[in-house]
Amino acid sequence: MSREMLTQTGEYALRALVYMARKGGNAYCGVKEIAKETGVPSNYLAKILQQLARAKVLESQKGFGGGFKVARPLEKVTLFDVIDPLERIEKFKQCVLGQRLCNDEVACPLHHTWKAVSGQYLGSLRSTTLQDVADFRSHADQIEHPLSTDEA
Amino acid sequence: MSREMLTQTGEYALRALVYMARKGGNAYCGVKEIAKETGVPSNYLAKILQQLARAKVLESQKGFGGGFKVARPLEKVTLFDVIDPLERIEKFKQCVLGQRLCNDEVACPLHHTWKAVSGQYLGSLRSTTLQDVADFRSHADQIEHPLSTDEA
DNA sequence: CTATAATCGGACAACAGACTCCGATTCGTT
DNA sequence: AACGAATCGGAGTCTGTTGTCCGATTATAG
Repeated sequence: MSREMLTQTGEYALRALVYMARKGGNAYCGVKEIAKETGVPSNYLAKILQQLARAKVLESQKGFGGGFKVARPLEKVTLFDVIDPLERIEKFKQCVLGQRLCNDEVACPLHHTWKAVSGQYLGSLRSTTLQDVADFRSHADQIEHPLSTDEA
Repeated sequence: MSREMLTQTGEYALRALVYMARKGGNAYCGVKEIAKETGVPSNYLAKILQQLARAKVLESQKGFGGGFKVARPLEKVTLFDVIDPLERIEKFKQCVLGQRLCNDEVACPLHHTWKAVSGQYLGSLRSTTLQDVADFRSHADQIEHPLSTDEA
């Protein structure tokens, strides 16, 4: 029951999809190529992408010139959509201290803190799309994303 | 390299320390008792508490009437202090997408989002003390902790 | 039709985290 | 001094995640 923000599998999925999104995404993209560019073990990546294809996030095409591509327009696919089929996100709803009764009315000592943290996390995942990621440019041209970036 | 907010081990540690804090914390407290009250496997809990004793968060006393107690005043021990010896918190500083270069100047597409989330998490851990937890009362008497608790 | 490029998917190996067992050690009580 | 209560700590088991291997399947090109 460990509360993972991101398993290895989820991280690999993000790396791959971010790569695909930034590449454009109209043509099918081979597993070998993605694996090479992202540093993810290629056989394992294949498994992950297959899962995402089953979850309708990707489309796959066998044979020559085949591979994977994003099934929907990039602005319609959030990071949550990518990670959700691969991990058990419900974990975040469970009480951190294992109390059977823990909600907004009857709360454990950490309920509110925990809810705020996981809420921000899940909120970010749900509000960030692959299009956002594809549009991103590294250096400080961040005119459209003036995030607070407060210190840890 | 999975980014865990809280491993099972960390959760057990929190449960145990919260129990001890809320109990008062002047006398030594036996592993069996804590295990029974928190539902943590007692042999495993012993291991965890030993680690925390080595990290000077707890003090242990062998023999009759022995057990564990918090080494410092409750308001001087944060949740971060409890979890830090048990998990690799540095994971949160690494780039989510595995880029070797990823900082405030040259960032990956998720750097700012990730930094905000992990910052809030670590900030909560560092600013919440065992005393806060001990003072907590379940129902809505939250005069001193009017957290926003925005929705996920 | 055949060769080739690619995913599909099952079986298995390696590893780490979670958990158990048990003997050694230490301390208080009698 | 001897007994019993309790932690200490090493070694081993179990299980799920990660990662590998390889044959089957499907599609395209020539």
